[in-house]
Amino acid sequence: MATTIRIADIANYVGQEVTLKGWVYAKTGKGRLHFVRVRDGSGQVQCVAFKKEIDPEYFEIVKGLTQESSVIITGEVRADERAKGFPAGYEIGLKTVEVVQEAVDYPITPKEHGTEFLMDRRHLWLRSNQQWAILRIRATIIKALRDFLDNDGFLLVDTPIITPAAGEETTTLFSIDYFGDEAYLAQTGQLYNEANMMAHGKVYCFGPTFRAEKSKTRRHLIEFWMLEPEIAYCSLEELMDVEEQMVAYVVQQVLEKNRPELEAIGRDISKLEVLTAPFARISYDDAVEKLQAAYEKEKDPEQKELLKIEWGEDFGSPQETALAEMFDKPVFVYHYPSAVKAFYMQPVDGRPEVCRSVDLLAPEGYGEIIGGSERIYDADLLIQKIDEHGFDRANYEWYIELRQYGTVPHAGFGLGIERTVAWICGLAHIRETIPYARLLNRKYP
RNA sequence: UCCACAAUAGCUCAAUGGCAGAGCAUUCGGCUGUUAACCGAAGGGUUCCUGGUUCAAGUCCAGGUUGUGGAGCCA
Repeated sequence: MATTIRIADIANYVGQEVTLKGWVYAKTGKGRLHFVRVRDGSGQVQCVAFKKEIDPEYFEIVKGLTQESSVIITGEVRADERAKGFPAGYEIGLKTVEVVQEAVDYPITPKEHGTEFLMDRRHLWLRSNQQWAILRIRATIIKALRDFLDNDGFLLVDTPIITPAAGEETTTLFSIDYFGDEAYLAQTGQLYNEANMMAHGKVYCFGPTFRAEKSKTRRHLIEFWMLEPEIAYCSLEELMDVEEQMVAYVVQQVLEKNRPELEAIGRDISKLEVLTAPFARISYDDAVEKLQAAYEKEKDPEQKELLKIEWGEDFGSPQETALAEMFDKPVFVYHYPSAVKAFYMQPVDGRPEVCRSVDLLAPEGYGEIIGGSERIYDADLLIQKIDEHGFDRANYEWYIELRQYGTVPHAGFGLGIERTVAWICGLAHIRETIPYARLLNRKYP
């Protein structure tokens, strides 16, 4: 049997006879000529069968091939401009075919389907071109994020998923029975990151987080993956430097490695090519002024109402979108009101009503992809904030103790992987950015 | 939790209160450059559920279920 190749490497085998092991993606026939598009996970190639050129037994098998049947094919690789494929420009002149298993009535046809139908069959939908391309881009994004941090002296330190107490507010936690005790699924690794940072200087964690928010929007998942760096002796301004360089690096890596995938999902690549550092930085105060100016200019009463904002309120989705639309790159908004942010954020010197926090808002309506801040490093101030929020001080003893043994100013942020993937891919909904989305009304398959 | 909209063939959708329809998919036949092929034929229905109005309900009314989009909350 000829050498088994990956379709991704097909360019190296022009003129040679090869073996392909994969699945039938689609088939069209025209009498004595049949085209079978075969995918093998690494790519997709069309195999051409002419009746007079191959064994009649194999021609009959080709005629009866069904979508998603698993097949082993041998044939000669040819360069041909007419062949679309992935990579494009190559085809295989089919010589033999073996059906490993015949798939009958594969439900996802190359036609339109509704969201519910596809999500119920997510385990199969993953094979479709667009979904395949999105998950490849997701993998590039995750690798680029980790490469960037690893190359910049960060250490990956894992944080627990089962936790004894809330990271932030308790209303959005999933509780589990821990041998008779109550425990929670982590909604952030940040508090542990701060301890790990004291040991390693610059750390990050990367893993799933869980939020029992009853959110039903295009940018929320119940289970999502978050990358959380934490840096000792770091100011808010230095934190923004890291964020913008990291995001710019990720976009550049996707452009370098996944251009065909971006084309396959129809992404407007010009919108990504402009995304180089630095990004604009505006204060919450300025952002509110910009939104209020936009409010005055808006004519549509419905849109106008959505833009309405008073100083002190957090931004909703419409406001984030409107703000981001004022820039063609992501934009930093810093110094949010302390009242709308987490208890551990450092107040601004001389202006305790605002804090040393920063969100990075993505363009094109994708909203907040990063939230970060300087953390309170004074033990007494931290205790005061824990009390003010009505949290049980006993749950935070170890966290307070970090401030008693060599405390330092420090800062960190959390980047939502799926929102980043949705933005870079230009997707209408976050559910396609993760293999098996956990949504308000869905935990199957 | 709130607001809006929707549910009809395997899928995507039509159908003025009056015979349940189309395209695709499937099966069969034809076709040597297709890639959402094309041409011809066939099979395929608990119109989401419960109740009501009416001579007559897929269509109107009430309640429910499920889904979609949005808000709030957040990454």
